[in-house]
Amino acid sequence: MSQVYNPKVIEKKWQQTWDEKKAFAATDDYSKPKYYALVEFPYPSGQGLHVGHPRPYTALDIVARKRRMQGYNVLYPMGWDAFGLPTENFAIKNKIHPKIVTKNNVARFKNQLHSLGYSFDWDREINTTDPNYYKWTQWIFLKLFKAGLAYKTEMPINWCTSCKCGLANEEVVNGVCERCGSEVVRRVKSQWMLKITAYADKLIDDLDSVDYIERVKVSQKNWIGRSNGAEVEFSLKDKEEKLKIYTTRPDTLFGVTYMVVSPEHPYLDKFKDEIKNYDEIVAYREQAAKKSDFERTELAKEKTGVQIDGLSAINPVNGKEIPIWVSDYVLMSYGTGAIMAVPAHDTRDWEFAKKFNLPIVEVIAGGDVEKEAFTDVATGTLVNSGFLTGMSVEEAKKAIVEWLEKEGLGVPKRNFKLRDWVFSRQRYWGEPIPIVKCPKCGYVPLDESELPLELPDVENYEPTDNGESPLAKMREWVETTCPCCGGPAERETDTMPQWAGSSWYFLRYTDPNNENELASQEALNYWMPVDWYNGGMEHTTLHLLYSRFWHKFLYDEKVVPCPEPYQKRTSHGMILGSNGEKMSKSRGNVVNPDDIVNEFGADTLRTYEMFIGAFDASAAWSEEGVRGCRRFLDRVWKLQDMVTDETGYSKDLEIRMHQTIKKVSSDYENLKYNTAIAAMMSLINDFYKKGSVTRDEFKTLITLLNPVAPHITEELWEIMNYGGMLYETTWPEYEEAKTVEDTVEIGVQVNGKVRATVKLAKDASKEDALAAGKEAVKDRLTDNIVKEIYVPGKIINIVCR
RNA sequence: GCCGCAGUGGCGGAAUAGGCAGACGCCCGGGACUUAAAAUCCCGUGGGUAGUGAUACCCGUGCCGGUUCGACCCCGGCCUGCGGCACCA
Repeated sequence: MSQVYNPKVIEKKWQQTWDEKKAFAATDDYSKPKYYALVEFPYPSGQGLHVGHPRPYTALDIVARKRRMQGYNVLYPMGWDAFGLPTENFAIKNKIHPKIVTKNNVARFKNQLHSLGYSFDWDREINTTDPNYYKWTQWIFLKLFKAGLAYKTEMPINWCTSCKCGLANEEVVNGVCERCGSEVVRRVKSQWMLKITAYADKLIDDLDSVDYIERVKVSQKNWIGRSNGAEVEFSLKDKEEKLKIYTTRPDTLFGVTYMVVSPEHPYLDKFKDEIKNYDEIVAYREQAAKKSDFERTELAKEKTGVQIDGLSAINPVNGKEIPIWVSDYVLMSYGTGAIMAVPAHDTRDWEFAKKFNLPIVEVIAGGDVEKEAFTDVATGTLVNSGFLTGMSVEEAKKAIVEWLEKEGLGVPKRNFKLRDWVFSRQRYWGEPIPIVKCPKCGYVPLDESELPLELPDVENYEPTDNGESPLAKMREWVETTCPCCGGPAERETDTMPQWAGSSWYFLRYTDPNNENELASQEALNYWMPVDWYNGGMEHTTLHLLYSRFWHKFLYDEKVVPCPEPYQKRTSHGMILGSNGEKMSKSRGNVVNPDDIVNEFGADTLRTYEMFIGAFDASAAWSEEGVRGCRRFLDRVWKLQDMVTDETGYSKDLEIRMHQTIKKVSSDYENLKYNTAIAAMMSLINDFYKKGSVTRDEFKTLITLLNPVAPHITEELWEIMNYGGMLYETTWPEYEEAKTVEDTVEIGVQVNGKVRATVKLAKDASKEDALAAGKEAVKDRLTDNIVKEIYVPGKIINIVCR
């Protein structure tokens, strides 16, 4: 009789064994086929591991373990994205150095991950706050600077009033700070920027070459927001200057009845003297500037604006004079900060025209432009449009752009919603930016030999209200000499955002201890790209986009061998509290993974999180569900007493075995962990029904289950004396021919309704099948049989009147 | 408003080149074991009507219509929920 299943003991035992043997270390044998599986490295927060973490980690652990059994050299690494605000805030509050806080948090996280039995290669552990790591983050920054992709500029940025820190556009959600939820205001500051817009086209186009789930591709495309249109110059009446606009609808040029410039448009000051109502316009501009981003989007419903008295434009296609307005619905930061307004065919222009009684001229037939703007580009035909009249929208676009180019009035142009990346943070706990500001030479990069530029120890990490980094107070660190002229100069005191370290970390795993390069060419050539990367949807427009940008830059610099970092990207759903709401302390629905491991075991937690539902859908926690998975493992454990001396698969279960191997193998590849586990549950139900299981059947079962529940299966492997270690065995094979029964039971329908079932040979002829089918339902058939359908292996349908 | 995803038992969810809807798990009910309970094992479990009963029939995948021998699946029109974007010209 077997011992009782005690996960506490066996899980610790196998974790130690794996460690001692370095069971999951990737080798440097570059002749073997490789597989690089990656999950997003966590931010080691003070709260410890959340039950959300194990979901993606377990999923790719399953893939990694399976790949090893299939003979691949697998790299499945883990590390720490450890720079960041919560650590800094905690440090300030408790007067502990962020370094110490990070160290403690990492130790706790590592223990927790360890207790879950992941097959990470801990020899390659990295930490973004380690100077040996951020040396290379700084090195990449210098490359970007030298390539002209990092620049400093004075601009209005998103300023979080609580974090006292600038934010990237991507970090502002609904007008508030993504991290702390506080109000975000505009503040003009001198900022380091990264020119991600230089890669906008590639970031969209190259999505065609990778295997990302569709949702991710769509979100990235929307965020980058590419549009094709034209820039057109309108003459100003009695002036030399032209007013340049951007439009995606040059075909509607004949319908322009007015123009609008943004409140920040430079012409307002330039023509100050000629504008008769300048005071009114200045007042409007001030009012617009006062609105925060939040207000500007919240109060977007009602259009406001002021007509510029003393300035008007000429429509280039028909010579008509048209008024120019100022309104905050036109943004200075997109296009040229000025638009041509076509109220008949643009919803915003239509609202504006209605409000201020401006004329609406229909140029595309198909709607009722008095009732609403007609914006359907697929069906309309041009009217009232001179030489464009009668054309479709598409034809007209082509024709008008050709004409504009010929006349020198306009050019085709593409625009993006994507903005450059605000890269400065006015905080302490981040990578120092390796730049010196010299009064003579301007911004001067440090020499590579000076890297890493280490964070100095400061007394006080408190951010300041004036928007300066805490580093600014460290005079002995700030004051330095210019690498260029040798004169006195000051270091940059802003630090990099958290996204810096995570933008290239997957490269470092390939060669984590290299002191001379970010990673060797051989290691990068062999391991890159990442074969499968899983991470949260919330990183689609942040980390995922940023890291693709850096990677593309490094590819152009010939540092990395491939243009895209990740071959495949999947995303997991969130784990919610048992009440279906997001887990949070205030809702009191938080589940601590440690408690689950203590009470049920790591294998149960792993199994449950994979069984909880479709991998990409969010799912609510259920304690009863956890128990069900523990019960399943208990049943697997107890099977050891039913194992017979027989080898091979028993006759009655042979087909079930082959079917299960096939299903589990393919489900693990297709994010269908829940049905893979269901198939194994089903199989052991069959074993129980029979009351016995052969040695080889049991061996196959625990091998299939091993990636999900590695400890219990390894223990059973040892108990059963199968020889060697389970994790070193090979993945079970199946024979396609043996996955189908010789006889199949199929439904017999009469007029589309199932009335009986019959057993048939799998390759039964139509005649035999129909004869058997008719016999089974003979009482229901009439004499008038209209149609007989037989789909082998699927269905028989007899249609009669 | 635009884009994307989804809607199936009491619950989590299976099943789509169109072919026996509800796999697997949870909950619940019954039985075995036990002095008893827990645990475990076995059986049942979409709803309804009829029958002592094996069983029979009807209804069932958000709603309305269509295509088809046959629709959770395809098409048209709605409703609801979730996620993303949101004055980007």
